Amino acid sequence: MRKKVTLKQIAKELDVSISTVSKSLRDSHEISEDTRLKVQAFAKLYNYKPNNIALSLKNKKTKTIGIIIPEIVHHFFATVISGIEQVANENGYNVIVCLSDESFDKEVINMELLANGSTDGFIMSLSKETQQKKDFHHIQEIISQGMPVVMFDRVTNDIFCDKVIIDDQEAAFNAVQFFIDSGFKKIGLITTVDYVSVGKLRTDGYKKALLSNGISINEDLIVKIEDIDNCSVKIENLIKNIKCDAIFAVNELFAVTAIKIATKNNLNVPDDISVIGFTDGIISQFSTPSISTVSQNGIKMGRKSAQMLIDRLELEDEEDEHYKTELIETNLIFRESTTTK
Amino acid sequence: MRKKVTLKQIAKELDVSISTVSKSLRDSHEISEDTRLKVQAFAKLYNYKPNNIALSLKNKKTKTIGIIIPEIVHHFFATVISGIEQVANENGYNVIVCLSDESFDKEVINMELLANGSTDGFIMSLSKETQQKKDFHHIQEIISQGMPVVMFDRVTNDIFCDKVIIDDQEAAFNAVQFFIDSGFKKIGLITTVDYVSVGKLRTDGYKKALLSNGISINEDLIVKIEDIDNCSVKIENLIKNIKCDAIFAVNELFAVTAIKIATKNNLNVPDDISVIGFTDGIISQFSTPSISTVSQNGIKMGRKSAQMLIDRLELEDEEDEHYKTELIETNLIFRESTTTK
DNA sequence: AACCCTTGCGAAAACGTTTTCGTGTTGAAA
DNA sequence: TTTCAACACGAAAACGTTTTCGCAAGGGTT
Repeated sequence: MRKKVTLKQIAKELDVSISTVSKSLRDSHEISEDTRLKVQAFAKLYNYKPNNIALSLKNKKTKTIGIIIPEIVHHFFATVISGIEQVANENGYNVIVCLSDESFDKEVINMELLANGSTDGFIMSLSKETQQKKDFHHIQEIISQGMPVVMFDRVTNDIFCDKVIIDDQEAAFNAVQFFIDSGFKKIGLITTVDYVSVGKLRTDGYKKALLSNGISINEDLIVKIEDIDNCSVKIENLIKNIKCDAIFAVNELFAVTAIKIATKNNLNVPDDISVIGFTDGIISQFSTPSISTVSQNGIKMGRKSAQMLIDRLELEDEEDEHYKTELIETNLIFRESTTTK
Repeated sequence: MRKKVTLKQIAKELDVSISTVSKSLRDSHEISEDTRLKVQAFAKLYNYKPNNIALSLKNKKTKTIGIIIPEIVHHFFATVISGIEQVANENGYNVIVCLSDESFDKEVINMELLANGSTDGFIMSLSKETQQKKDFHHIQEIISQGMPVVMFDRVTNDIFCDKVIIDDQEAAFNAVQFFIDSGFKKIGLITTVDYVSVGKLRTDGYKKALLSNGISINEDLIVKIEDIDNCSVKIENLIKNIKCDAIFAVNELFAVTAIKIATKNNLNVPDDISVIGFTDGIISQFSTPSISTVSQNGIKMGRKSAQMLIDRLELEDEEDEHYKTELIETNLIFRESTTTK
């Protein structure tokens, strides 16, 4: 077992001081060419690499970004991580990933753990429970310690920091407007309970689109899902009894579920019912029929988030309290689940 | 901005030595109750938390696991990470994730970077390029430095270390045997090029099943896909011209693609062609028809990998060179894409 | 011969911990 | 009164770096 070699060992071996070794390896002009080359050759031979931990301690920088997300087995979050990792890599940063499992406590514990020196900053998306409790002390605490935080997708107005989001409301508006323009009259909405911030915004967009076209809101057409596992009754009711002719779903799981239920009831998608989902993930691409959807570019969101965090980290200066919220554009992708009437 | 407080600052503030503060906080009996309580109260007030980096340097342990995988936007890998994270968390470890993007160079660079003190060990799955080059020096190097490595799924016999895999060959065998038992005669295979280790093993399982039932191998029934983007011609040929009545695909992407092509050619799945895929991911669950598949439990693989790594880390002792390879059981999940004849 | 500047290198501090060892004070036993 | 143990605390080393500063030797100028 060839353990990693340290400056001290090299110094001892060559009978010089640690300082000399360090300076030689960093090409300092203080050191004679003779010594310099000798040290460098020796270091190369023994494959010397500086110890990251020691460097972190010295520099008070870890070159590590902490990512806190609700879950990772989720196409959207996976793409965001992928985007973050790209930019992090390009800038010599590593990413350390923690999952909150939608739990407030895990979110708090993980953040506090990482905040004690393990990371230079955070990129995060709030857990459902945190959004419900509206308790953001842990985040505020970390920011006030001078550690930059970037929030994406599931954000809150209660915290001042950089944010990266899509315009959920506008995206939903556009999807519903498309239905209206295509001549649909009874447009159903399958959404989440209100405390999920993006669900709420998308619901708002749906309503706004209807109202701005002079259509009044019919609460019967709005289904709020608490728990995906027993939602079929509500959705079946929307499709069979309320008989909507188009459905806007705020995520792809709701969309595919609606399609399955429609099919089971001998209704054809898109001929009898058109469906538009949200988030362009695996499901939308590969289900049959493939699902028209609002695409939110996770890679782009991740890249943007990472760039904002790194910019702030490398700014060095005193923090300029000028926080920005970046909007990532969305667009409607049309597939097999929609027709125009 | 309330910066984090250190032992030194507390010591100065209370006019005692750093040692006293440290000992007080660790409830040492060396310190009088008076001093101890005073220090503890002060520390609590200022929310003192030990600096992880300093601890890592001192203890030569980072309590961090490095994960190197080809990509993260991939349901299987995401589930594995999820499993790793669970066990890591239960044992007070963090995970740092690096993506190789299927590139040999990125795999090498990332590993070497993390190996310089950032992690205590690695859990990894080989990139395609690494498998193709059969160059594993970087991994051998790290192991010989005394850093434990656990490989999962895409492993190699050229490296001695702990491994977690499924019995790819047997799983494929079972799937094909099911087809045979059900009375299918022309069983097609859609697989990868041979250097992808799991693809090769699954292909072997397919052949073995046929041969052990006295059926000779018909190379026309075997389609090897190099690039998913232009594979349709080959698959269409298999379905239309060769007219197989069952297809075993070595991943779910191949399976869903086959189904799409069959449907396009007015063939019904499962009435005209039965399909079994590999990997129980989102696609298999949500496509229409839903896809029968060999399920490999990513969570379990991740958990097992993490447990093996942590066990080895906490063993402390001199390494016992007794490496194990754990098999994670698979099972066939029957959905809508299969019938019995 | 006295001075100064350059060259080449080492000592030491610093980052934030933990832990070993040493030391001064106190009280009790001899 | 002396001796010794127990008690309470501090100094310092160690982990692996980087960097500032100091210092000695050598060579050149007056």
